[in-house]
Amino acid sequence: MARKKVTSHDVAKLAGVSRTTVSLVLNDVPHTRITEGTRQRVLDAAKRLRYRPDAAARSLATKQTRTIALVLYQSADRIVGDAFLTSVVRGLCEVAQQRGFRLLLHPFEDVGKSEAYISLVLENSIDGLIVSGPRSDDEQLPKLREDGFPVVLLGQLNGAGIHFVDVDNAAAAFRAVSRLVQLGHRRIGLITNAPLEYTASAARWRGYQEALEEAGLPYDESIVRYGNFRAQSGYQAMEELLALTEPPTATFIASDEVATGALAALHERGISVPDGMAIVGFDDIPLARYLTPPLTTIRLPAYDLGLQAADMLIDIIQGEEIAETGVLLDTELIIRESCGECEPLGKEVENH
Amino acid sequence: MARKKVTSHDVAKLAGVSRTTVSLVLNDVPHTRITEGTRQRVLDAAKRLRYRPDAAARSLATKQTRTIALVLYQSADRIVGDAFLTSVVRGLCEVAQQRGFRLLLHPFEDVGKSEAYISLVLENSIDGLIVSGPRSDDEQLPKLREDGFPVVLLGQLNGAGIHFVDVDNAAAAFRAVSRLVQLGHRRIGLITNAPLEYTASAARWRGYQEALEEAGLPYDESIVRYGNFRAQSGYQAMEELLALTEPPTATFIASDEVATGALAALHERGISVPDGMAIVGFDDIPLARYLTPPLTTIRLPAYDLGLQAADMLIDIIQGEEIAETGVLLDTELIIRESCGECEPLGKEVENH
DNA sequence: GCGTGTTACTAACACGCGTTACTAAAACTC
DNA sequence: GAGTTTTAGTAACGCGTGTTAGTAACACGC
Repeated sequence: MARKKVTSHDVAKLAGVSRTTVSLVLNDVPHTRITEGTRQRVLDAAKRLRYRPDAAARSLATKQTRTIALVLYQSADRIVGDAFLTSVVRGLCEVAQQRGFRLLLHPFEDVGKSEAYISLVLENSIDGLIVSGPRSDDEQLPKLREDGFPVVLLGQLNGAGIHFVDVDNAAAAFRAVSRLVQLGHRRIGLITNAPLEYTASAARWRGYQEALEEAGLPYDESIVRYGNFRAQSGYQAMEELLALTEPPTATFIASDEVATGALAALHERGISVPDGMAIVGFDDIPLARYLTPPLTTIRLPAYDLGLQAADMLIDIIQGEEIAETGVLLDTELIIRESCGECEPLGKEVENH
Repeated sequence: MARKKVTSHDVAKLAGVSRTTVSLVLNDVPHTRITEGTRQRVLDAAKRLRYRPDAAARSLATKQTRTIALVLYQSADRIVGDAFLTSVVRGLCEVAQQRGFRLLLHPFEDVGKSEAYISLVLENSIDGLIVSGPRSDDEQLPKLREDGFPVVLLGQLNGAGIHFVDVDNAAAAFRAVSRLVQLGHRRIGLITNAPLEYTASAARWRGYQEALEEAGLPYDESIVRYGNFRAQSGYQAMEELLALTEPPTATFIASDEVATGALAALHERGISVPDGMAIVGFDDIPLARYLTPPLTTIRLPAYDLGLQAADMLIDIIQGEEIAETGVLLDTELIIRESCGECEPLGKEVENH
């Protein structure tokens, strides 16, 4: 580095005041009367020297890092597969930057290595934590909660009493399946987005059951399959359903990515969608509209999810009282051709 | 927080030594002989108290943060659209964690606001910087280079002499287009992934031209269109090409996402792929294999890209000499049905 | 017994900031 | 004009580390 580090001492010297005054002026400390003249002198000097307070020194003195971490508590597969996650991250960043916070990214794959993100807390590297895809077998999380460390979940964990932001997965699935019921289907299959250990996956499964129940349809285990985030799993699951002696006439697939694989299997067998098999997906990934046929699906407020999570976390950090411990965001059923009774492609407004 | 912060002072007291000794032992300082007995006493005490050195204090003393930042120098659209980016990030995280570094995420949309990431440097929040999608009109980057601040580009910037890791976009595009030539096409269109201001986009465009030249085919501006990362732009571009009196018989589309939009336009007009129009994409997004028809495309070593970038950056930070200022990683042409002469879908091995 | 190393540690300072307690000067009160 | 309050600013400490300079204690050679 050619340029030496500029310290508040340099600013003080240039402005002809003490270092204390510099700090008071630059931090806008209330209940401190300082002449407009010296105030300006300090500001000018700071600007001229391009002074920026050293982050480490400031953290050490204030006990605040102005940094939050996003912990991705999930497998590598999921990180790749989830296009939706990038939108969430965008939302997080937006809020974080706006409120003057940094965002640290900490994915980890090994479930046993939850120690890893704890070190962020123990070393005082962060002020708060957002945990995406929490597992119920994580023992560190409740401890953090006890210690009063600010944590917000993206997703839910039953009974832990930790703040969270989530989507109403069950309600969304309910709506998707009900749509198929309305269209006259009586035998509706299910391919989940992931194993049921993932709470979101279980919730969508529950919504599927509830919709069947409300319609007076039986829950039939034989037309239920379990995906694992990836298209490949949808391809295989659909092949299995098609091999049944009595395949469903419609399938709710709780992930667009997985649904894409299923569509490929259907095309291969020459089965038309929606006539031979109606499909409703989940997530509304950007490509959903451009698949063949365009996919009816549930649109998630991914960006808002990130926005609210970051907002809530920073509120907690700054000691503001939070009204509700959790927030459930609404979803939207986007109707396209894959379930029948669609609107033509051209009409849909482009936005995301 | 229920638990009070544990400091090295506490450890020293419990072990019955001075704070200095604690520091020497825990940091494994060489040329310092310390009795095995006291060494163990210190280690035990540290473990028993769950001592972790405070990150801020350590940074202040050592002038090192053990943190690197990923700056995403690109529009919001791109962040959403680029599934490929999540793989890169995975690679980055992998290396960073392994070598004991943190990863800070800093996307920004406004090109004018390059000041934003500079503050990370001025505040000494990071030891190094990875810049994805650099723009030639960024004036801050050369300054950093002059100051000797560690920077690695994901992508290239001509003449700046900054370390970089990239893919050989031109060569990849060349290979893709040559394939179409081999298949007998004489009129091959181009839809770019993005405007030509993006260096990667320009390189792919150049590869397209070179392949035509080598084949003795003319470059015809009228069958070239410019995408903008999104599927929508591909949809529209393909519509325009199809409206020509003499449309191409094949099109190289420099982004799978954009290609997906183009495929939708083709389906709508009932044009079969590859018979009515052959398509080669770029990126090999996870869904490429499951589109209709499965997409012939260029596979990028996204994960490796992130891996190498992080590795190179940390090498630089730690003062190791770097042999080459830049690394170009190889790509792979993945042949599927969308260009003709495919292998059947089932055979392809699943991996990513 | 005196100088010279060597061993095994420690006292004290620096890093750059925020902040509390204090002061000298000016302004008011009566 | 002596006492009291207000104003405008500063000296000095603490945050928790890493690190340099230094020091007792002891062994050794002659």
